[in-house]
Amino acid sequence: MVKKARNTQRREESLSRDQIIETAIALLDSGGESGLTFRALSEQLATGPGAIYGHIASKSDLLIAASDAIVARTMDASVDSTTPEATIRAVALGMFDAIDAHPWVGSALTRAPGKLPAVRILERIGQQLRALGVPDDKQWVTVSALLSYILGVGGQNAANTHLALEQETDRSDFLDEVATMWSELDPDEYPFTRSVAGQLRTHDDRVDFLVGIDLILRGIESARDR
Amino acid sequence: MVKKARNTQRREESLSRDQIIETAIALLDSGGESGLTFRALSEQLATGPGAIYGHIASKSDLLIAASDAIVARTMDASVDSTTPEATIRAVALGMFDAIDAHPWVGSALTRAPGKLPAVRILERIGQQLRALGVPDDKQWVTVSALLSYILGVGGQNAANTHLALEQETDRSDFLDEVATMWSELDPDEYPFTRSVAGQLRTHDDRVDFLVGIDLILRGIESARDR
DNA sequence: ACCTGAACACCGTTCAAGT
DNA sequence: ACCTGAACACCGTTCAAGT
Repeated sequence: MVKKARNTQRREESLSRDQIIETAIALLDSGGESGLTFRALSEQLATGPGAIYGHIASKSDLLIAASDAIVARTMDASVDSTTPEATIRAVALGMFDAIDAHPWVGSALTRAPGKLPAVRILERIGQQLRALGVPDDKQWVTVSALLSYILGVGGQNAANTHLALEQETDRSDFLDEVATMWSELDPDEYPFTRSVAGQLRTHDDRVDFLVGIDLILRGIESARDR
Repeated sequence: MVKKARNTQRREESLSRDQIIETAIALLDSGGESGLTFRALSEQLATGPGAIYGHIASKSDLLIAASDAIVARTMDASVDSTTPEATIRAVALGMFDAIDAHPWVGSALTRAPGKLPAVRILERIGQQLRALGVPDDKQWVTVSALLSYILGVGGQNAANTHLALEQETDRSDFLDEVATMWSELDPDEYPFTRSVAGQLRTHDDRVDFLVGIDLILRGIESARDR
């Protein structure tokens, strides 16, 4: 007698790597980095924690694979603009928004340099630098600088939303607290930080991020024209 | 009868916060981020794991305090140069070298934006931007960009040495492996990454880092002159 | 061949009991 | 008042036993 499908508690399809990754993304999105455990994951997948190791080597492997899925989608979604500069800006903004939507990607990316997710970004930006006329021997340093900046901002954004989530406040309330802390620093030791606390309170992360990208692009341009 | 000092297993001085932090730094330096546990720490300090909570709120608090000690020393060690640009370069290089010597600082800093260690760097660089004549309303975005870049590079360097340590290879051997992996990527999908793999093999992290700083500084200059 | 889930070797953190 | 260290509530990972 053939066993009827969909009438047992057990999965009728065998476990797939993709299925594991998608479930991991859902857990990360809803519970942050600490929301992903092999126990929670295997429960969602209606299996035991050991079963996952048939498809994934380790937790860090899983985190990289999950990040890669997000980055791949983000790169696919961003189409080329009219100029190389505009394309770089669009790609960078795409990553900013992706990390905003999935903060865990920010910290995962920083911990896996040279791995596939970072390489996808590197490739995309590098091709635009070629189009911009950056000489061959300067291409590595140049992508490297742009990528470091993007990952740096991403990492900090991830940390900010993580810290905000931890103390159960809104992200902007959290930045407000930081600004208040800064304005209470010793005036002799921290004059600059105090003076800039107000700008921290009113700033727009996304706009500031783009200004930084533009600063680097302008530097590239002026280095080339020299 | 007065108890003689230094003849018992037990600490004769009471536990101090500084002592805990210094011991934590030693553990982090020798064993990486996973080398710091409350059990190892309390063993070094000849006490129980619970005793530490009298002086430190949590592990992340300890990590921030340890980073702060390193950053404070680094900022104190770097003296002002003749020009603001040169000073910024010196401060940035100082942080690069500090993270090279204590890789865990790289990841800890990224996870604690707005906290004291990051603020020390922000303040130092900010003062130089003022001296450079960056207008008040642009000062926040500008430090923010420089800091993000520095933390971004730091985080990646931390990750690289961590990954190298994990597979027990030399750091340069590890980068060599990455370069090999890159040169084996699909030529149609990753032409840029493949072409740049060679530069990854021969590059100097420290030099590349400075080039990135200069790119941003040049961008600042050209934005101001516009 | 693949899944299952108890078991192992850890964690950070707490707290009653001691001094 | 401060330390002690067993106990709690978790982790990631392994592996003998099952199907």
